[in-house]
Amino acid sequence: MPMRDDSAAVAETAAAETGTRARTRRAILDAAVALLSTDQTASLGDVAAAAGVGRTTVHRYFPERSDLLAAIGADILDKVAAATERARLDDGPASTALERLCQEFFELGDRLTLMFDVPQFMNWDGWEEETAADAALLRLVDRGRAEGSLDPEMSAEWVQNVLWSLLYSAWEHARSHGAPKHAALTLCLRTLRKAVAP
Amino acid sequence: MPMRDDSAAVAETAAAETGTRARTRRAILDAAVALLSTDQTASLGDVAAAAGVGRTTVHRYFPERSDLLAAIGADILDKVAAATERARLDDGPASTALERLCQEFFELGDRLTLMFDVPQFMNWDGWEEETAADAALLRLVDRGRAEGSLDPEMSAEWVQNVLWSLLYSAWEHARSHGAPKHAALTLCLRTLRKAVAP
DNA sequence: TGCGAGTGGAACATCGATGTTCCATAAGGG
DNA sequence: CCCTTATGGAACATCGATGTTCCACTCGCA
Repeated sequence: MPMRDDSAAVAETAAAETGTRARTRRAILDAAVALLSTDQTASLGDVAAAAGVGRTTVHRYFPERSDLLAAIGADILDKVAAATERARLDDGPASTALERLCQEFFELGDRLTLMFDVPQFMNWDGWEEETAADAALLRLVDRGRAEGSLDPEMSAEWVQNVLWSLLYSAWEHARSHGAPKHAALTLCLRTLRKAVAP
Repeated sequence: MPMRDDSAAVAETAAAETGTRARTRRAILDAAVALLSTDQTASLGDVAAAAGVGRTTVHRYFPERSDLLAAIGADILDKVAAATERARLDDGPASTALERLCQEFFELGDRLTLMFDVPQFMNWDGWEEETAADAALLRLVDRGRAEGSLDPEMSAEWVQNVLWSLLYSAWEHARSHGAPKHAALTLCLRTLRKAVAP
């Protein structure tokens, strides 16, 4: 007899759920990210197995597949927001701040490639609405163009696209060419720096 | 109605199909590319409808879904090879040749995004084996690094990754931001040029 | 330690995609 | 013009993923 997670609904965003529930939820979420980033067609049964829980339990937390994907999406948005804050986009030259952001985003790891690889995410509703993180990045680029530390020919949207693409490339480079992650990040940063320089 | 396609198709299977068969086959292939590039989960029924043929006919040409995907993959490889030849990678400065290649690849259009978006293709066997086009690109980059027209810090594989990523970004930029294709290409070329410059 | 929340697994119903067969019909080339 | 070839559509079988229900079990917390 499920308590109809009113508590969970409330706690969903910030508050801490019951220790057990929160832990299970995270386990499923993390396993799903790890698994889906290597095999986008993985079934819920696979996710359950990877998370070390029963398929029934997965359905208990995420009634439908779309619920799971939405939760992953929300989780990613959270982490993107956190990374953006850590990058302190308003401090120092815009070009330097952009590199800090790139480094922070790089740490998102699997979640990064997931956004590109899983069809569901490319067309997701969640990206539509301009997030605070998006706005901050666009502001940063505009500032950089005004300052003269970023290429004035490139729109903020284009810089954003390039940033994400290079991050994807870096992870792909590490994954398929077996390059160490730090080397991939270095290449990524170097390429980005030159690409957006005036 | 490019002559090139017919000769390529002939060369492909070494068996000249009748005009009707070849035309139907191309219709299915092209419709599949166009459809799958916008909806990776499209069913064979959808593909058939988009191609203006019956579902039965699709199965007649491609018994299994995987056969269709393999055919698309082979078709893409053909077009990549053709584009690479047209770019004359051995002529002139390496950086210029790379830009020519970028322009040629840009013309691949939907097929470009398909390779990234459709899971099946990212892990496909077909990419594994080093194609002549791959080899030519790698040679080009090495030449450029030796000449001093390309960044010596960047491996040929990385440049290749960046090239494809920027192309994907350009198409995505055109698609979602409604930018005209020529503008997207210009941005792409500018970004690539700066990124790989020494 | 005992109660209840949380869990696992089996069994079942459903659904859409896939693949196959068959036949009537349209199309196209000789 | 006729006959081969190609096609469309209906009907059917199959399969895997999904979602649901039920019950026994266990683990954590009071």
